Amino acid sequence: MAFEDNELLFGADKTPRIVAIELGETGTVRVYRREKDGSTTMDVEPFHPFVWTDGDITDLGLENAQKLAGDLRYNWLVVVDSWKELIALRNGLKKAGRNFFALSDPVQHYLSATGRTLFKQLPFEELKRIQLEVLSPTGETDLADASQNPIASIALSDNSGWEQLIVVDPEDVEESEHDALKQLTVIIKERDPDVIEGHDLFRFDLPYLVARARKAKVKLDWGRSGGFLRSRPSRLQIAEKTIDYPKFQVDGRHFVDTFLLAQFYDVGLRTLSGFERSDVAQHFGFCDAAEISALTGKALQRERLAKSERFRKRALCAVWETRALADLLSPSYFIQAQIFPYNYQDVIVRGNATRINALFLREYLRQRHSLPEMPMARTFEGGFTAIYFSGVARNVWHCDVASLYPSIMLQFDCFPATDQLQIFRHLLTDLRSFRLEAKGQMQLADKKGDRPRWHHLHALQNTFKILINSFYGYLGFAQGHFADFEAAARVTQIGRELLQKMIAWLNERGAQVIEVDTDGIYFVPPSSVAAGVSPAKTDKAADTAGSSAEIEALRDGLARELPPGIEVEFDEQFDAMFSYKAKNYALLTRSGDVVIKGGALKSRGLEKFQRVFLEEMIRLIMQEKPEELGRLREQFEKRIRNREMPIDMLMKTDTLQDSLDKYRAKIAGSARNRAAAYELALASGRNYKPGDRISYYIKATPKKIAAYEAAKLISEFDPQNRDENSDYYVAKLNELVKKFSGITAEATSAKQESLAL
DNA sequence: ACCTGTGGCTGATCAC
DNA sequence: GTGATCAGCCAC
Repeated sequence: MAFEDNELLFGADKTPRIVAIELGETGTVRVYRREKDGSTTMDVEPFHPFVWTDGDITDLGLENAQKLAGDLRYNWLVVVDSWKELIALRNGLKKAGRNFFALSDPVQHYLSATGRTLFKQLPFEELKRIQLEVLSPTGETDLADASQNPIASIALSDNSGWEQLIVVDPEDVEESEHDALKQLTVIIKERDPDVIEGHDLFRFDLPYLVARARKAKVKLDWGRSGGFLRSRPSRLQIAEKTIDYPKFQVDGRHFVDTFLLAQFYDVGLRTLSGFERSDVAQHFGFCDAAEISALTGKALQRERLAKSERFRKRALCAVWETRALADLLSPSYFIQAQIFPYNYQDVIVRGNATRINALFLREYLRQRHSLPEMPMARTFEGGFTAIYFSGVARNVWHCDVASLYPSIMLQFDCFPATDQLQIFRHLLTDLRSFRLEAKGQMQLADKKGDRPRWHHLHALQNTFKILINSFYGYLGFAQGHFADFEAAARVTQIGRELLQKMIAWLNERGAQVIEVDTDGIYFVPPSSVAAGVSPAKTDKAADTAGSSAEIEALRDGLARELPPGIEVEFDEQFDAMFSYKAKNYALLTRSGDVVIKGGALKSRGLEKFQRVFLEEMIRLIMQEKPEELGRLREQFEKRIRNREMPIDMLMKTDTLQDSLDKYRAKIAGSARNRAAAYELALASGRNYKPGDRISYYIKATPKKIAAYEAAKLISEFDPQNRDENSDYYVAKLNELVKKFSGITAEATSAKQESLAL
């Protein structure tokens, strides 16, 4: 059976190759489909939006109200014949003081009611994607500044390899810009893309185009059936960051912003240095013409006036990068659009738990089953974390419970109490077996050398993985109709008990447990400990890889302690572990690599010189070379004092969380302290937005003053006349050394002891 | 209008 | 100085 046959996941309607849905004439939607020959056809289909309501609503005299199965709170469904009627009905119910619930997005209504989804049986390559970048005369990327000026050029490309550059003539700006905007709209209508991609499309290119089009009195009717570009303020939560942006929409097409894709990509990896096009392109190694890509300001203007090839390259390089980035980061969302009843562009911005909720709603609707009221949110305890030993340990093993929370939920029936249709259990079970199957099929594809198939399966299994891991989060999701905080609390409690049982068992066997976090344990195995070696000491005889027999004995012993369905994996062994504090440690792998975990050891909140110093220091300690530590410190101090340290090693980069207005308000109400990044942003007079990053360093001042007063933007640093506060940075270095002096001393004495032996 | 969860560490600032 | 608080970031 193909994955796509699973109706809980992919919806009950198999209509293939839908590329877009848009609201049509009253009571209809237009459904656009991609034919095999690449053409696009459109069908007009009936549209019946709906509202869930509670209790008896017969007194309101509503037609098409039907009683739903089950006894949950929202047990009536009222179906109407158009979007207008839905809005009227919602207003009516609100006025009558009735309790109801309605989806706010017409596309979600249509997809949920029909069981259809986008892109079924459509290869990603057959989606028509156009890339766009609007360039201001100076390469300015701040909207407020840029939109004062006429557009310099519009670069376009698509996934078939076509590209075009529209250049506004600097000699005749007014007419030329007008023509450029018209030409852009003509191109979009002719090439008829499903998707319009751009880097910072929402915050820069689209609002810039709209602002200029308004001035030039050009219509941006980019909709598939002629609708206009619309926007409204929206907000997006990405990890701990909240990004405000104007959300643009146009009927029948999808906007994809690779800036947002990069943000999501970085949540798990945190490897990007920044999110501007140049940072991202550099990270992925896209454009060799980095210096062309960075061409801005007056130089850029000059190149344009000269109608040079360099200008052309600079402009087109941008869209190539966007395309490459979207090629890389969007397939996973493409697959998700086949699953969830959302528009492609919305699948990207919706959170995992929200998407899972949409699956519940679609299935409960299909079965005409009543919906529960949202539960009252409450907090609950999370995973078990502990550190039993800090210092340097040798021959360290790691074991963890394979997908702890999903296993617990299935094994101990931790499901939403209100889920009368048992969707949660079924979805989770199916997703797990699908993922296994997809991984199996990946191996087959690999053997056959079928790369496209392999890539598709990889994206598919990864999507399944993310979904599986989101189910536990859904239990504690305050906006989930089927959230269940008691169930969530049960899951974590069972998890904590399992881990504690494992720890006790390992200790009883003579192992030395070092650090535990939620589902995994680092420990020194009994053989090393039994050989009379304390974790901090070295013994070459014991310092060997654990034998497979030893691992098996441990695994089998632990397995007997644990309930069925809970499987322990002994996945890795390390030459050494630098254990500092809970969730903060470093590992020396068998192949000599150093892996660092935890904010105290590698946070972006630390200046780069601190991170580099820490890594070097930890490496020396783990490699049993503590005698080299003093030299390392002196080397760093010398470089700072002699002003040889590159400024990017000393600078700090902070992300603005609040808007500048909000910051000002908080300071005025003493709701927060002043911070360097915000003070610099305010002083610059530039229009900084939440999510923007500010890089700064501390300059030398006659008197000791607060850091936020002594901070200076990195862009104002003059390498010919360096003014960084060397004392400040040396003091930071010394604090760092002091902080770890305990562990360092221990490592030194351990080495001397082992030498004495 | 938007939103998966809890646990933990650190630096900067401020009130005491 | 010391502790409390906040913001930011990280682990899982």
